[in-house]
Amino acid sequence: MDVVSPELNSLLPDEIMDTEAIEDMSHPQPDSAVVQTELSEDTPVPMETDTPVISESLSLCSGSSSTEHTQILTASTDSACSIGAGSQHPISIPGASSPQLALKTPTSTTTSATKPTDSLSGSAVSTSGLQKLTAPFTISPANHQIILNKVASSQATEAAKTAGTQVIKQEGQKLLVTAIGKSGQPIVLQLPHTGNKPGGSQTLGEAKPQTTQFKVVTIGGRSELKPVVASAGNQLTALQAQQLKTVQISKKTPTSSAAPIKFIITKTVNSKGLSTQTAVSPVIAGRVLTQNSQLIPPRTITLSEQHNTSIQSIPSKKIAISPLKTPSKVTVVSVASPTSNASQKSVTLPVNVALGQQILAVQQPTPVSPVKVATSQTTTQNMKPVQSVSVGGVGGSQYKTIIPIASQPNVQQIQVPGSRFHYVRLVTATTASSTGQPSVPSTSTIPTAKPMVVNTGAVRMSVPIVPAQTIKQVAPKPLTSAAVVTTTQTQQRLIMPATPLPQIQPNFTNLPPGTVLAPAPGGGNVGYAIVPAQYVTQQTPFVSLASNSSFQTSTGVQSQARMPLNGTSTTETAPRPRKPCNCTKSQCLKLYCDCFANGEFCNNCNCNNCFNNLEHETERLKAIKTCLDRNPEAFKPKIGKGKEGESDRRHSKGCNCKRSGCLKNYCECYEAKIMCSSICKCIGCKNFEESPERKTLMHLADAAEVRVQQQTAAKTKLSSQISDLLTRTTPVITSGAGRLPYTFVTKEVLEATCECLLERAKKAEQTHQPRAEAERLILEEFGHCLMSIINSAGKAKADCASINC
DNA sequence: GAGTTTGAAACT
DNA sequence: CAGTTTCAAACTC
Repeated sequence: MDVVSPELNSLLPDEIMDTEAIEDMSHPQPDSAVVQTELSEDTPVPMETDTPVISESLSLCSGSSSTEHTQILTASTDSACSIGAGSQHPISIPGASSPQLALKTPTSTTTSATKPTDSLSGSAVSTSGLQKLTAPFTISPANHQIILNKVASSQATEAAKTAGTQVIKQEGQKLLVTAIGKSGQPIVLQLPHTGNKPGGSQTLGEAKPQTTQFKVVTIGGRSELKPVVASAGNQLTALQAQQLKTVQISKKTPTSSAAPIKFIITKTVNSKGLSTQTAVSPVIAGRVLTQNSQLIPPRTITLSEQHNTSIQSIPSKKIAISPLKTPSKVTVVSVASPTSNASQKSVTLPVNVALGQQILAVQQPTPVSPVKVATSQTTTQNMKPVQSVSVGGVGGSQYKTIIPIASQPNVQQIQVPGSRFHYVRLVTATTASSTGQPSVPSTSTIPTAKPMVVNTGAVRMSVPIVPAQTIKQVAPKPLTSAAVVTTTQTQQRLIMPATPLPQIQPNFTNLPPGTVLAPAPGGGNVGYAIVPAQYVTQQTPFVSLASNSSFQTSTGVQSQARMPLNGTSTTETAPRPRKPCNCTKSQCLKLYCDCFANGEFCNNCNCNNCFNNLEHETERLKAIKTCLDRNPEAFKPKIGKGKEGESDRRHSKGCNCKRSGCLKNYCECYEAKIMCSSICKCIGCKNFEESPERKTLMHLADAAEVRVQQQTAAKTKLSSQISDLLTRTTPVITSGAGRLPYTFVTKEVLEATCECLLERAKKAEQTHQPRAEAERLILEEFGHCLMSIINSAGKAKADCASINC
C-alpha cells in the first residue's frame, strides 16, 4: 500500500484536471499534463501483512544527510519559487541503497499566496517500519512545490528545476505527478519495493529489467511545464525525458457538466504470484489513466518498501492487511489542495490495501456539484456528490483507483477495518473542516486495522486497512450525484428510501457495505436513496442518478458496468451468486434473510412477501435502522481478522452451538471454515485444531472434493472425446465411407420402399390373398427392402473405403 | 419434497 | 443480560 503524502496532496492545485484529456492518450497535449506509466511485470509486490509494522515510515528531515536513498524534495507549484530558495532536507532511508538524494523543501515564503499556512513538518510519510526516514522535514505547501532531486545528480536537479513534477515511485510502480498547474518543482517520491527487506534492493529494483508502471500527471495547464524524470541511476537523460509520455490535461472549466476530477494517477503494482499484469484501462468515470511504457525508473523517494505506504504521524502505526489481498495495480487519485485554511481542513484518506486498492482522496475546495443529499448529520446541508470509487482487479490485475471525492470536504471515505466494504461518510462542510480529529467517531475500527490518520494540518489522511478480499473487477462506475462506494466481491448493498426520511436516517457509518448514496429520483435535495452500488450502474434508469447533469458524463461507463442483484450477474466478473433466500415471514427485512443481511436485494429468490427491494424503500430503510440500532455492526461481516498475531480468520462473535458440535453448517464458524475460538460459547465443540472429528470431516471433505474434481475431469474428458469423435466422424458421414446405416435411409429410399410395399399389397389384393397372407407378403417385401438398403450401404462403405485407401 | 433439527436473530 | 420465541437454513428421511 502506498499513499501519497498529505503534503503532496495539499500541494495540489485547485484546478481540476480535465480527465477527458487523458482519456485519449494518443493525442496528448504536451504543455499541461504529463502522464507516464511504466509497468513492472515481474516486480514482486509485498503482500500486506498483519505484521506489527506495516507502514513504512518516511521522515523527511533536513539536516539528515544520509548517503543512502536521499533525494531532493522541492515542493513548489509556483514557478517563481526557485529550487535554490528552498532549504534542502536530505532524506535518509535506512537500509536503502539507492543513491543519495537530497530533499529540498523551500520553506521560504514564495509568491504563491494560495497556501501560506500549509506547511508540513515532521514525519510525512510513514512507510514500512523496516524502512524509515530518520530526518523530519518541512514542506511548505504554499509553494505548491515538492521537488525531489538527487543531490549528486545535477541533471536531476536541473530537470526538477525546469519542470514542476511530482514523482511518486514505488518499485514496479512509478507515479509522476507533474506540477500541479504551476511550474513548480518536481516531486519525486519513490515507493520502494523491497518486500520485507529494508532498503537495499530498491536501487536494484530499478536496475532490474522489469518494467514498471510510471506515470506523470500534470495538472493544470502550464505551457512551461516539462516532464522531469530522474533516471534510475539518478541520471536524467533526454531519452528518458522523451520516453515520458506527455499528456496535456486541460483545466476543467466549471461549465463542464461532469463532476470535476482533479486528477487520477494510476499506479501499477505487481503482486506476488502474479506474473501478468494488465494495464489499467482508462476509466471514464474515475478517469483512471494508465499508460504502459518502457521507461527508466526515475529516481524517487521511497515511500514504502511494501505496498503498504501510509502517511501517518505515528511511525509504528500498524496496518492490518489480509494476506489474501493481492494488489497489483494502484490508482492514485490526486486531489486538489484545499484553498481554505489548512488547519481547518481534514480529509479522510482511506486506503484500501486489502482490496489492492488505494484511495487517496482530498477534498476539493471548490464546490462544483450542487447536488444535495441527506447527511448523517441532522442537517441536510449541501452535500457534494461523491464519485464512485471502483476497486478493480481480479486476481493479478487488481488496480487501485482513487477518485477525487466531492469538491467539498463534506464527504469522506471511510474504511472500516475488518470490513470488506467501503463506506462513504457524509458530513457537513463545517464538520469536515472543524476538527483535526476524525470526523467519524462512530466509525468502528478494528484495533488491528485502524485507519492511519495523519493530521498534517492541511490534510488529514486516513489509511484504514480492510481485510483481504478477493475482489472482482468492477468497471469504474462514474456515479452521479451520489456518494458511491463500490466494492466488488461481496456486494453488500443497501437500499435506502429515495424519499425524504430524515427521521429514519440510519447511521451512515454503519451502512452495509457497498452502500450507494444516491439522490432520490425526484427527491430534491433532501431525498436520498441508498442502493447497492452495483445496482446503481445496472439499474440506472431506476435510480435515476443522472438527474444531476454534473455527472452525466459518466453514463457511458455506467452502461458498461453490470451489477448483480443478489449475486446474480450478467458478467463473469460478478461475484458468486448468492443462494436465493426462502424467507416467508420476515419479509426479507430481518437478518434472518441472508440477502438482507448482506445488504443485497432479493432477486430470483423464493421468498414470500419480500420487501427487500426498491419498491419498499421505506420499509427497508426502517428495517435497516432497526437492525443498526440493535447492533451497529449488524451489517458488518462476522468473519474478520483474529487478534494480533493470529493469522486465521475468526468469528466476530463466536458461535453458540449446543448440539451440532460445531461440525455442521449450523455453526457459523464451521460454515465459514474457521475453527472456533475462545470467544465462542459453544458446548461440546469439536471444531478445533486437534479435534479428530474435525480432521475426519476435513479428510472426508478433501476426499469428496477430490472425487468431484475427478468427476469433473472425467466429464470434461468425455465431453472432449465426444466432441472430437463428432468432429472426426462428420466428414466421414458426409463422404460416404463409414456412414452410419441410417444415413442411407433417405427420402428417396423411403419412397421407393413404400412403393414396393404398396405394390406388394396391391398384388395380394388382386390375387385375393387372405389378410394374414397379405400382411406376410408385405412384411416379406419390407424385409427385402431392408436387405437392399443394408447391402447398398455395405457396398457404399466398401467402395468408399477402397477409394480412400 | 416434507418434516425435523439447529442456532442465530429477535423478542420479552 | 438471560430466557424465550421466531425464523430460516441445514439436515434427514
